[in-house]
Amino acid sequence: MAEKPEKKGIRTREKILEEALDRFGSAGIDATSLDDIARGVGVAKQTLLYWFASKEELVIAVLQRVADELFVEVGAAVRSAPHGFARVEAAVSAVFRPAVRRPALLGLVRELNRLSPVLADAVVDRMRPLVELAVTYLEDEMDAGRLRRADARLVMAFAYSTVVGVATEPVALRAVGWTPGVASLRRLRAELLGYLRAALAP
Amino acid sequence: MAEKPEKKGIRTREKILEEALDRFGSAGIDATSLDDIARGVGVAKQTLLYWFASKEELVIAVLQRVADELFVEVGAAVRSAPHGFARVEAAVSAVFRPAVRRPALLGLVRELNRLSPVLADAVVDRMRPLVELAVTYLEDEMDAGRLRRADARLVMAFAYSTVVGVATEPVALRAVGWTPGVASLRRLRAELLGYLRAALAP
DNA sequence: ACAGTTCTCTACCAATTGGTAGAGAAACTT
DNA sequence: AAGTTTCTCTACCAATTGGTAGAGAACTGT
Repeated sequence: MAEKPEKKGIRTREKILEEALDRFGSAGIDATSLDDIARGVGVAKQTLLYWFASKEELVIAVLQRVADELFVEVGAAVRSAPHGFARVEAAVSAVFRPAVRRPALLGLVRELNRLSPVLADAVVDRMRPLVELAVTYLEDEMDAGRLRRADARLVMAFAYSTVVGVATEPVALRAVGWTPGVASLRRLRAELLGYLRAALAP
Repeated sequence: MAEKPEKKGIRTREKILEEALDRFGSAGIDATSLDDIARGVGVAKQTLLYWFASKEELVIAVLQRVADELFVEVGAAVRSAPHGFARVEAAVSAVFRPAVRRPALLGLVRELNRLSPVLADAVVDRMRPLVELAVTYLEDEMDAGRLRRADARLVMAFAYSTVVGVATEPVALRAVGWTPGVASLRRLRAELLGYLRAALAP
């Protein structure tokens, strides 16, 4: 926070990015107009178009930020944890954190499927190294006998779907008696880890 | 109710519903215009507005159809299967079937979170009896010792998130090396059932 | 053959969308 | 102080949105 007095407008740019992330992630990209974002920031629409030449460019900037943020956060957590199941635990927790702190972030990940293939590929490619790191790690652990042998990619697909699904679908999950909230998510994380442990215990 | 006689145009209405389901489910409701649907059906937009007084009414009709279809299909599968884990298997397979046959159907379920609360509640309430049926069944099985004790609602939340997530997020899952297709889904179903069995075996 | 529904169309409309043009203020050089 | 660059604004615009009005087929029972 205590940064040097940036060239004033850079903060406007920042606020636009934040607002856009929240709206894109919760309402969807197509359903969010530039006017909506501008109104949210408290600025004229044309100010957005000064900082980002088009809506698509704004979308790209937001996606880049999301990808970077997830990459750094999850990457650090995975790398810093000890071996064995504890590391799996760290990775899952690292994905849960943004889900709790900022649901829109994972909501935006879901928007990937509606993006133009070019954009989606760019984001996916940016995340791939992290995934590959996790996959080789899991496989090494399996080879070492610390985890039960299984399809590492499938395990990750399961875990990803569960976390993102639970974080972004409060309405549908109400049908099974789910009440959104930090406490519920914490409990869910514990249970998910329990299941993963059962599935991966050697 | 003053139901309409089954005249010629009823098939137009049907085609509109089908087309709308596909588009709403894959591109999203907000991102699908009435013109898009009309063009897809090969009819003028105003023909849609003859059959459905407004876009919202069309959305309601499509949602109703999805809820009914899932309710009937999954309900029949669950009721007809034998006791024990086989029944869990039947339920999961019953949700996988539409995922394979018609991805848009589950994609539409995801749209629930962006609907007006009134609409979303209506759909959720319609599905709730089925969920309650499944929950009491699971709990009875746990009581009888045929399944390991666990939070039945949480189990369902997991299973739901996984199936819907995998069915509706081909792009994001490409990051973990997932290739969409019937074969992949079949394999995934087998693995998911494996994990569930590990988690629920007594 | 007739009138009455049932069904689909062409022609519009107001509101909203992403985007352009360019003026005016503020901040930073020199 | 003067001139540039950076930033935000008001005023428009063409295209698309969901929706209305009403004419004209096409099928219905009599």
